[in-house]
Amino acid sequence: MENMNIKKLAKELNLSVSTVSKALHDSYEIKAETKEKVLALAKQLNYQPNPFASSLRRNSSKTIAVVIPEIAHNFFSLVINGIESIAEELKYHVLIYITHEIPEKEEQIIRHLLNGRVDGILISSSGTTNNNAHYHELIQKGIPFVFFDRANFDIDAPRVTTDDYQAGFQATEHLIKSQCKHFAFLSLSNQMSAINHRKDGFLAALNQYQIKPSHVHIIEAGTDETLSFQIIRDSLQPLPESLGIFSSVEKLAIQTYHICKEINIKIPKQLKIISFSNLPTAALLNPALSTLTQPAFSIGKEAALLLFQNIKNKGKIQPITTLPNVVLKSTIFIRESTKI
Amino acid sequence: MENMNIKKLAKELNLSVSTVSKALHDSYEIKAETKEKVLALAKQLNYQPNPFASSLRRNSSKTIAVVIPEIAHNFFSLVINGIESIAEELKYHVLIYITHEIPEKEEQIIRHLLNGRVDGILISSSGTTNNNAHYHELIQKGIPFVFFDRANFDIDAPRVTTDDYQAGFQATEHLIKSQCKHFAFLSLSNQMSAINHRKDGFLAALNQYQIKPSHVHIIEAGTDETLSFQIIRDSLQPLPESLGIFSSVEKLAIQTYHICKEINIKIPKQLKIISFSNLPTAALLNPALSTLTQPAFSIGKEAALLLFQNIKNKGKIQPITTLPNVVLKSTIFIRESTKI
DNA sequence: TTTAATTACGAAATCGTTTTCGTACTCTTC
DNA sequence: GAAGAGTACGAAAACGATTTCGTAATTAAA
Repeated sequence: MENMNIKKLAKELNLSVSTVSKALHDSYEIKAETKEKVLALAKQLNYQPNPFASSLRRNSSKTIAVVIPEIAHNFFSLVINGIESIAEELKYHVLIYITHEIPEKEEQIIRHLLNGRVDGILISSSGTTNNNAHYHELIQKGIPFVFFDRANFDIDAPRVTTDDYQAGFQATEHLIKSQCKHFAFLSLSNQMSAINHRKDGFLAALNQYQIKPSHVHIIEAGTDETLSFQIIRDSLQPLPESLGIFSSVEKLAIQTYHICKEINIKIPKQLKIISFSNLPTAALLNPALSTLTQPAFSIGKEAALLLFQNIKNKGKIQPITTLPNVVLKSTIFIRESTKI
Repeated sequence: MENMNIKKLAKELNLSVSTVSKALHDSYEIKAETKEKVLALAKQLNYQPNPFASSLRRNSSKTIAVVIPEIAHNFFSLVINGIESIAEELKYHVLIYITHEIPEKEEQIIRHLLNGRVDGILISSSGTTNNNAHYHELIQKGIPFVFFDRANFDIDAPRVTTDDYQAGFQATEHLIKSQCKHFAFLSLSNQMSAINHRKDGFLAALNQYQIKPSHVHIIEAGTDETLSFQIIRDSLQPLPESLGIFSSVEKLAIQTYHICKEINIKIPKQLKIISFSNLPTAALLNPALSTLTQPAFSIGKEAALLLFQNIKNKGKIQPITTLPNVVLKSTIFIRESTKI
C-alpha cells in the first residue's frame, strides 16, 4: 500500500477506474451518493492524483515558467511576488529560470520549454540579441508567452511594460531643472527595450531644452559587475561640471554611490543622480536617492493575468483585437540625491 | 506533423520505438551507426521527449521545489541564486513556492508536493508552528528534503544553517563594547530556529557581561508589516538610554531606520543598531549599517548539493552516518551605525 | 405497451515514454 | 559442427491518469 493510485482506490470502492476518475472530477455522469463515497475514501486514504499521468493525458501541466535575467534584484523579486499571487490563486505552479543576462542562456531555456513542460511563459528578455528564432518557435508551437518590462517589440506577443519614455523624460527634465549642466545616461546595453525607451525619453528631454550634444553622455556599463564598476569610475574621472546622472537600473546607481564614496565625490553637490529603482532603502541612503519606481508587483500580476487569459483562450479562435499591451505608470520620488 | 514524438521518429527511421529510445539514451545494445542516425534525425526534426511521459515512466521529475517565506528579500533571492547555480548544472528544474510566513500555507504546499511532482524539496520553514506532521509525511513518502536557514530541529532532515549563536554573541558583544547600556533584540517570532539561536547568543553575551535583566528587551515584532512598524515605534518611545539594537532580520532594521528618521532619533548617537542583513546598500545607508552577513549564495549551493546527494542515494541503503548538518559562517561588518 | 430518453456506470483506448523480455543472427571455441 | 556467448534489435507491458464509447437499467413519452 506504498503509493495510492486511482486503481487501488477503485478496487477499494468496488468501482471502475473510470467511475472514480469521473467522480473525482465531479462529472454529471456520476450520482451524488457515489461521488461522496469516492471523495470520502480518497481523502481518508490520502489519494493524490499523479500529476504526470494527468499532464500526459490532458496535455497541460498547470505550470508556467518565469524567465528572468536575474533574481537577486528588487524589481524582479517583486515581480515574482505579483506573478505568484495570481498563480497561487489559479493553482498553477511556477518554474523559475535565470538567464544571468546571457542571451544564449535565454535561448536555450526557451528552446527547452518547447517540449511542453509548461503551459505558458513569462519573459523579461535578456536583450543583447537580434536572434528572435526561439520566440518564433514558441509561437509556432502554440505556447503562450508574455513579455514584461524588457520586451522584444519585433515579436507579436502581449507585453506589460512601464511608461519608460515618459519616466525617462520626466527624470531628465528634473535633472535639468536641478541646474545640471552635463548629463549622463547609465545603461546596461543598447539592446534592451525598456532601457532604450528610457534613453529615448532622456534624449528627448535634453533636446527639448536644447542641451548641447557635447554635454550629453551615454555610458554603457554592461552587465558584468566588475567591468561596469570600472567603466563608471572611469567616466567620472575627470568629473564633468554639474553632472546629472540618470541611471536606467538600480544596480548601476548603487555602484555609482559606491564609487562616489570611494573617490570622494559629493552627492548632490558635485553630482546629482536619479535612478529607476525598487530599493526599499532608497530613502535611507546617504544621500537619499531620487527614484523612478516601477509598480513591480502589479507588473507581475498583470503579466500573469494576461498569460493565463492566453492559456485559456488557446485553441479557440482569437478575436481580431489589438494585441494586449499593458503600460503601467512609474512613480517619481524626488529626494536628496538631486537636490540643488 | 504538429508534434514530434518518438513513434513518428521511429517510423521515419524504420526502427522500433524501443530501439529509438535506447539509441537516444546511448544504450550499449544499440550499435554506433544506428545511434548516429537516430540522433541526427532527432536533431533535424527537433524531437524533444515529452517530459511527462518520461517522468511518469521513470517516476522522477528532474524538478525540485524551493519553499520560502518570502522572495522579495535579499537573503532569499541570493539563496535561490545559489540553488539555481547547482540545479542548472544538473539540469534540474526549480519550482518556487512562497508561504508569506504563513505556516498553514507551508503545510498546504508540502502536502501538495507529496504527490510526487518534485524529486526533492528545499525548505526554509515559516516557523510559528508546532505541527510537524507534514514533514513526517514527506519522510514517510520518501521524498528527500533539506532545511536551510530556518530549520525544524525536531525533524530528522539535513540542514544548512549559519553560526547564528556565535554571530549573535559576537554582535551583542560588539554592542556592549560600544558602550550601550540597554539592549534590545528585534525578532520576528519566537518560533524560528535561526532567530532563536541568534537570540540565545544575544542573551548569552549579555549574561556573560553581567548586564542587568531590566536592561534587556526582547521585541517580537511579528511578520505583519504595519503591525511590526507600530510595535517597534512604541518600543522606542520613550527611548531607553544608550540603546543597542540587535535586529535578527534585515527587514526590521530597515523599519527601525525609517522610524528613527521619522521620530528623529539619531543613529548611532542615541541608538546603535546592528542587523543580520544581505543588503547590498548597507554601507551606503545613512548611517552605514553594521551587519552580520550570511553567505546566502553558499547556503543555497550547499543545501542544493545536499539535496541532490540525497536524491541520488534514495532507495539505496543509507550508510549509518551522522546527519549532514552544514554550518556556515556569517561575517560581521562594523560600520557607523554602531560607532561610539 | 412500446419506444425513446435519461441515468449511472464499466471496458478499453489513449497520452508518450521506458524497460523487460524474447529472439534472430553472427561469432567463437573446442 | 555443435554449443555457448555476444550483438542488435523488436514486441509488448508497464507508468497512472482521462476520455470516448458502449450498455444495462430505469424513467418518461407516445
